[in-house]
Amino acid sequence: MRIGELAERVGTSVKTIRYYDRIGVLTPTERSGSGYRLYGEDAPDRYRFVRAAQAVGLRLGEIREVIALRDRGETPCRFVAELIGARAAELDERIAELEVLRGELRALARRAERLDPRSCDPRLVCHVIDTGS
Amino acid sequence: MRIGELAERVGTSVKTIRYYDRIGVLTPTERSGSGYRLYGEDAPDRYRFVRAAQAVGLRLGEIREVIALRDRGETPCRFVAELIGARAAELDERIAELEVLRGELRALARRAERLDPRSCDPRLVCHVIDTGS
DNA sequence: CTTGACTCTCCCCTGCAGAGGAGGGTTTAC
DNA sequence: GTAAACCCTCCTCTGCAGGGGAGAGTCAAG
Repeated sequence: MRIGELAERVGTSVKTIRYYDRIGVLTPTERSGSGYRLYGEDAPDRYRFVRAAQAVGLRLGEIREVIALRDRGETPCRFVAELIGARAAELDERIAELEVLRGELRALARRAERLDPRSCDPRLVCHVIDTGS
Repeated sequence: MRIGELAERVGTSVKTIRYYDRIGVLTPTERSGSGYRLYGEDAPDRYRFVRAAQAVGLRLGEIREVIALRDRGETPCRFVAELIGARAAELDERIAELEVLRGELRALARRAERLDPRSCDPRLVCHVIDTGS
């Protein structure tokens, strides 16, 4: 099938499919004589794999490596497991950071309610945000 | 003081201060005859305000609006409180999303341990990641 | 044989917060 | 008077995942 049909079948844009070809995560099976990208029947599944991998936080560059491994005949499972582990650890860190930030925002919101705008120091921008100085 | 001294006093780069001028969050008090940016004594505090506001998740575009409000003689406290509230709500959503994702990653990691690489379907890329099809 | 839909490559644009460097003018100290 | 340090504007680049459009070639139906 050609690029337009593939895009429509999986519900994405032609631009995206071309982009995936360019970065090597979804290359066409072959090219027609006039240069059109031609995709086999497995292309929708490949596309869905890319999307599913993105959905669990893998980046397209990593997905490309997984697919390259696979195309060299290796089973990328261990590599995928490593990527997922790394992403999970990053996620833990990120969530912890955001929770700290959320705590600070809550404190700030309470402070903003308590403070009287008229008590604002004209030399500072806004007393709600503490500059530490 | 000139830009280099300000940058050194607050511990940042000259590039950053120039950028803050360009986007309007930290404009110099005046310019010298030769075009040099000249900053008053309150510049370090203004800079620290910008950084503190960034630290609680405000974007420079929003900080600019806060400062513009302030420079028009208004007290931006209510506006700041709104921004902080909005940011807190976004944060709650984001954290919830990440926690869902973390749960999925955990499940995936367990699945990857259980699965035998040799059981991989050769037509698919990797059975660890479920494409839903 | 022509029209319209489809496709190609190539290049620029987005958001965010700057970093890096070119090519030139200014100030300060010796 | 000159060398070092400082400053200016302007331009491009970063990461990530594409979007928008120009200009040209291709394919199928009527």
